[in-house]
Amino acid sequence: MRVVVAMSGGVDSSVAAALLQEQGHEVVGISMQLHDQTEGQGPSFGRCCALDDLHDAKAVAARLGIPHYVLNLERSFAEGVISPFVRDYLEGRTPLPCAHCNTEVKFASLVEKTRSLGVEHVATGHYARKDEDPGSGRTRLLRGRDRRKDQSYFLFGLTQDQLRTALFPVGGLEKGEVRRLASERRLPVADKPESMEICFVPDGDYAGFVERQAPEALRPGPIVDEAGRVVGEHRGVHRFTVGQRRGLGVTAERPRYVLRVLPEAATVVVGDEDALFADSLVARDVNWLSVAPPTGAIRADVRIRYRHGEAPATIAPLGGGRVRVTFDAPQRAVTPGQAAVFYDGEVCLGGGWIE
RNA sequence: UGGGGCGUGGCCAAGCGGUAAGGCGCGGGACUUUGGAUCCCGUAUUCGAAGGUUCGAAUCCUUCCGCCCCAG
Repeated sequence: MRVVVAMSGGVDSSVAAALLQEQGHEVVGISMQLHDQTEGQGPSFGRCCALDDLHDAKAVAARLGIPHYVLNLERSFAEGVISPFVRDYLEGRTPLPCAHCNTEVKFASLVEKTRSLGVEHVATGHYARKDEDPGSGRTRLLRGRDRRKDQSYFLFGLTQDQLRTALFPVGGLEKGEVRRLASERRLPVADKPESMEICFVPDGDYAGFVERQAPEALRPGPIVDEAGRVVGEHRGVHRFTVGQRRGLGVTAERPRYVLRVLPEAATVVVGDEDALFADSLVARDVNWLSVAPPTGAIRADVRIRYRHGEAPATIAPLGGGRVRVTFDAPQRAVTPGQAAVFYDGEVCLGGGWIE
């Protein structure tokens, strides 16, 4: 069958393309032009959507002898990823751009734009797997076999339809195997480093990025303790995230951590680490992906950030697409804007956005 | 030249006779398809200066230097 592979220029999607080709599929490589990183300031050096990566993807495609196209999805990326990113920071949340990118860009716009090619499946280099629930007939999202690299967290927002279209050729492999397969096949990206940081903020200065996009972010305000005493000042709430310790410029006997960000009052509340622990949270816009929406409370393991060993909890529907997640043991730094993703063993049930 | 307080690493700061906490910041490392997140490691042979007491002082005494506050 005919398969499109979203090629980022990294090892994972490159190996994905190679494996599909070896399985006898008709593979078309597509790279997404997502963001003009130059912003009129010369060449860029970002990771997942920079020119270098486009060249790498093209080189891999040439090596494999598959066609390769570049699709301009800048508008979709700007609307689906960058604007929510900026808005989240302005409104005191901490964004999770990779999750939006997957749902809005990779599995929405890309699928739509390639439909005319008569494509049945879109493959990516994600460390995730899927299967079919024999009972319900639903396609289920599963963790990647390599627990250390599992990326199902970023995919919780897919629709059934998108998941059915998706292929994850490296999801059943360990990272080391992927590297080995890449070098065996002499793929030019075999030794390319892991991607880090936000792809559209290659210099890591995400605060500066927000300020360029939304100058109103530069709104100074007080840093206060839990009793309301002013203990410092800041240049804008977008520079803070719950649990943050560094960069506060506040001196105290013990380290101070950001407990809350109050955008209306332009106020950042800090306190002891103990105060960071919460035993429940509310998530909105919940997407039940692998199972039908439950009618009553269920038990699940919940992840509240990408690098979080999930915690056992009870999930109770609140109506209106919201749920309350109550942990068996309090969790550190529950952060609005991040995703709460629910697991039952290997199955990623779905997830929602922390309020 | 009446009274009181204070001078500890770049900054904030504990210690008040037993051989320099902690925080901020900074540097390095680990981790990583979100987050100035988290996690490690490092960061004053020395406590404003000089003498003295003591087995031993940043801690006690003396003098000097420099700040600050209340009075005049």
